Amino acid sequence: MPAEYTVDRTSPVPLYFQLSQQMEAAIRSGHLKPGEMIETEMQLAARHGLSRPTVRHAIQDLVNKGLLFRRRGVGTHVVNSPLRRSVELTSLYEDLVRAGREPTTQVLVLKRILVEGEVPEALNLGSKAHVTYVERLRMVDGEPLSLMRNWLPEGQFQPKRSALEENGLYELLRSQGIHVTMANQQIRATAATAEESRILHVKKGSPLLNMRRIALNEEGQPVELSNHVYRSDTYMFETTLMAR
Amino acid sequence: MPAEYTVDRTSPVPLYFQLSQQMEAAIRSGHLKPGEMIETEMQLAARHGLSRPTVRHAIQDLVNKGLLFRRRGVGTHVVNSPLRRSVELTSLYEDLVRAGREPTTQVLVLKRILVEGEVPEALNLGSKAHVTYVERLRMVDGEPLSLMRNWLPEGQFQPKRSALEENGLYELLRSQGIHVTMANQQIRATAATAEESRILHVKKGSPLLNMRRIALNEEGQPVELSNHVYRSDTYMFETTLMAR
DNA sequence: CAGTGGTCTAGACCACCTC
DNA sequence: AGGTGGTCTAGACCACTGT
Repeated sequence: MPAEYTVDRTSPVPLYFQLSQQMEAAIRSGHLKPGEMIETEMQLAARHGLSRPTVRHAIQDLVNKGLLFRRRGVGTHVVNSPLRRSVELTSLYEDLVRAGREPTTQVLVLKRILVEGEVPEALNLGSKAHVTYVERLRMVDGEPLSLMRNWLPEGQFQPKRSALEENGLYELLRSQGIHVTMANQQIRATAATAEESRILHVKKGSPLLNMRRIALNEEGQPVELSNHVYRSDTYMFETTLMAR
Repeated sequence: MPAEYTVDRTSPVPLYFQLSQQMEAAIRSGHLKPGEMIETEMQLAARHGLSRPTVRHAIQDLVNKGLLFRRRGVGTHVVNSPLRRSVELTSLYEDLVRAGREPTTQVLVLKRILVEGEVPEALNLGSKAHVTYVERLRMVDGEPLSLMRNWLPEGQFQPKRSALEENGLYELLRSQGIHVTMANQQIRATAATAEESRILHVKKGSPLLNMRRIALNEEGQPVELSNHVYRSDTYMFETTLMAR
C-alpha cells in the first residue's frame, strides 16, 4: 500500500516542497522502510495530479539529502542507514539545548580591537582593521566546557553582553538577518596552555580539541572567525560528509 | 564581454553538465570574478542554443556547490570566497599524495576476527559476526604519523597486505566497485595510551587526534568502520560545511 | 515598470536494467 | 519487451527586485 500524500494547490508552499517534506517524514517515521522501493515518478505524478518534473524535483531533493538513491532502469529506494544529521551547521550551544542540558555562558571579553595579519585577511578586511572581539566561557552544570574566541567584522552588528550570554552566536547573527550558509573548519588536538588549563580546570598539557572556523553568508562574504578550545572529556565533533 | 562556452550536441556528456563544468572552470580560473553577475538564464540559453531548463540545471548545480548564489529579481552572482575544497571524502593518504609528500604504510595486523557489540552493530551485521580487521601505521619521511584501525564486513573483498601498503583503503574499495558516498565522523582529542605513544613516538598522555568513522555506499549500507589516531603536531582535519 | 529567478506543465527521446 | 530514471524542449504564470 503506497504512502498517500496531500498537496494543497492554494498554499504558497511549492508543490515539490510539500511533497518532499511529506516523503521525508514518511522515511524518518519508518512508514517507508530502509531499502524499500518507492513509487515511480509516473505513479506519484498520476496519483497526486502533478507533472513528472515536479515529482522529480521533490525526489531529487531527497537524493541530495542522502535519504533516497536511484538507479536507472531499477527504481528509487530508501537508503539503509539514514544518517541522523544532514549536512548542517550547528553550534555547541544548540547541540546542548537539544540534549536537554542547561548550558550557561560567561562573556570574558567584549571589545573593539585593532588587528593585523591573519585575522583581518581571513575576514577579507585587508591587512589591518578594527574588529569586534568576543571571548566567552561556556559551562554546563557548573563545569567549564569550552573557551571560545570570536572575531567579527565591525559594523555588521553590535552584540550586547547580555545577548551573548543568553543566545548562541549564530542565533544572534540570524536575528540580524545574517545567514551563515557555509563554513570552513579546521580541527586539531592541542595541549592545554597555562591560561587554558586555569580557565577550563584541566591539567596543563592535557588534550584539548581546537576548532578554527571561517563562516560565510550566502554571498560568500566572511561573517565570523572562530578559535575555540573544548575539553576533550566532554565534547566531540560529529560531521556527516557526502561525496559529490 | 560575457564568457563563451561551447556545447557539443554529439557528445554523450549531458548538455547541462558540459555547461556547468565550463562555468566552474571560468570561476576557478578567475575569468568570472567574485561578486560579478553572470548572464541571465535567457541570455545563456539564447546564445548557446539551449532551453531554459537545461541552463537552469547547470546553474543550480553550481549553486549547490557553493560557487554561485542567486536572488530573485536581482540576478546570479559568483560567490566572494569560493571554499577550496567542496564537500568531498578524502583519505589521509590521498591528502598527502596531493601535497607531494611520500607517505609509506606498514600493515601491522591483517586478519579475520570474531567481534561482538558495537562493531558488528555499526556495520549492520547483528550482535556478533566475523569481520576483516586491519591495523596500519602510516609514516611520512620516516616519522610515524597515524595509527589506523579498520573493520570491514567479511566477504565484500579480501585485501592483500601488499595492496594495503601501496594504496589507500578507499582506493582499494573503489577498485572493487564499492563506492563510498557518505560518512559519519566523530572527531575527538585523546591522550596517547602506552601502546600509542610507543608506536607513534610521542610521550604518553600527549594529545592525539582521534577519528571514528562509519562509511556508507550509495545504498546506505555500511562498508567500513574506522578508528584512527593521528599525531597532533602533523595533522588536522579540514571540513567544508554547507547549510541546506 | 521591466527584468530577474522560482515554479509548473505536457510532452519527447534516450540509456539502462530486468525479465 | 517493458519499465525505470536521465535528459531536453517550449512554452506559461508568478513573486520579487530595482528604477
